[in-house]
Amino acid sequence: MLNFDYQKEPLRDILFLDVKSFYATVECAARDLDPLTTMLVVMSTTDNTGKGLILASSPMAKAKLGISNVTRANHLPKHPDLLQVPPRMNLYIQENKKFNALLKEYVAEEDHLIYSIDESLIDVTDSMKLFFPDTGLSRSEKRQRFAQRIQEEAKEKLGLVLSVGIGDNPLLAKLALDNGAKHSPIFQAQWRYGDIPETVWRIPHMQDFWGIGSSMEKNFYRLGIDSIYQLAHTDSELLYQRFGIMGQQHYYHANGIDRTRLSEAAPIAKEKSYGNSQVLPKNYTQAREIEVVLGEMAEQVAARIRRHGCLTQCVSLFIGGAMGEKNGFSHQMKIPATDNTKKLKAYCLFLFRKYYKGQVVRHIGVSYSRLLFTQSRQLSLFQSPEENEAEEHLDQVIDRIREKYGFTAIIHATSKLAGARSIARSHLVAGHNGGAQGGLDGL
DNA sequence: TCTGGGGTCCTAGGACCC
DNA sequence: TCTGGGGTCCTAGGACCC
Repeated sequence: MLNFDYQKEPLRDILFLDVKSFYATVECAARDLDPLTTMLVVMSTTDNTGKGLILASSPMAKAKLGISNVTRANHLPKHPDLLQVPPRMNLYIQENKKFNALLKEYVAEEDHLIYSIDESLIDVTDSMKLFFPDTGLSRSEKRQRFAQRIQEEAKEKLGLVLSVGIGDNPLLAKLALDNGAKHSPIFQAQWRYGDIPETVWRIPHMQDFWGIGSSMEKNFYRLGIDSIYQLAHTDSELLYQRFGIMGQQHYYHANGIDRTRLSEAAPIAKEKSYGNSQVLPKNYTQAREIEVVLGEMAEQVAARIRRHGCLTQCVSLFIGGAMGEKNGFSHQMKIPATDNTKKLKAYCLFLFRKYYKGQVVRHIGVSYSRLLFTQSRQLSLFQSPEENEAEEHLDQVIDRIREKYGFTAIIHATSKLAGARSIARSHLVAGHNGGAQGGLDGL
């Protein structure tokens, strides 16, 4: 039984594209290996745990050895032909730019949304008329041809294999991608409003549905809901009472409803926050040691916001305790807009000293939000303009030297202290090895 | 089984104002 | 003086995604 009149829902031609085994494919291409027949895994081994995490595996490694992206390095099957390579995040960022440039040949800027480093979605409703003028093909066939054309071009020009979810709206395209295209022989699946009973409602596990994780799955079980079909047929008022607007959202999604218009979706918003976090290689018990790491992180994130040309007005600190302990905390404070390292470091330390109660620490995070993307600075009332300029100048000089010669070109004496982390982490991009392409620490 | 890292969004509850 | 009531802003924490 249908709950909605789908005739009244927006009908767009959406393609949700995913680069298959992106990192692994790039690594194969860089070695002149066939990404479809080579067994290769990209393994991140930061020194935190010494164990490493599989970030990506080639299709053959998945098929023959059963490796998935949640496999831990210590459970990696041994096989003489299995290549293990470290990540090169900077290289992947370059390849991602090429991929998105290719998509721009097919759609206008506003009809393209970058979803992640290996996923993009495009609204081809308008450009389909251009690329596939009236040829007697049905709308569904045109979409498939369109998707195929992009798949072929990506393969030919960039050596990338794409999975494409096709849908009447972005949600259906995403669900088709995750639950259909990735397992299809041609790496395509199309889900339309009329297919919802046979597709959306038959997704076998609730967690395979976009937006439902383990926690919501349990919540739904408790209400006796154990399938997307049931969710779609639960009283939306009840869901609203129990779970607020998220509950209602799940109800709409379970019915395949998504009224997002890509070109009207928020003007590709700038980042709302920049942050770094790390699990420490061991438990830290000395406040002094923790403060050294915290200072380093405060500084690195400060350099990041400067590189992006913005000021922060809110500093957040996260402290996670040792495993099994629930004594971590997170606190934030509003501050006058700044990108000044010395000040930001002081705010972070202030937060830490205010709330730290001597517990064992294993996880630290620093993030700056309420960003102001502007060139103009607000001068502090309590600091002379000259003093301010001098510090700013120093920060810029340090940033430039680091961009040119790497993070370790200039370091604080404290970074040589026991427990310091910045030297070990200087080559990381999004927490993983950046490779040889330069040492910027963020995306 | 056991700590990856970088993000976003939502909610409840408290503070404060009129 | 005796718990109004509406509104806004802020914070901590949870949940989810790639």
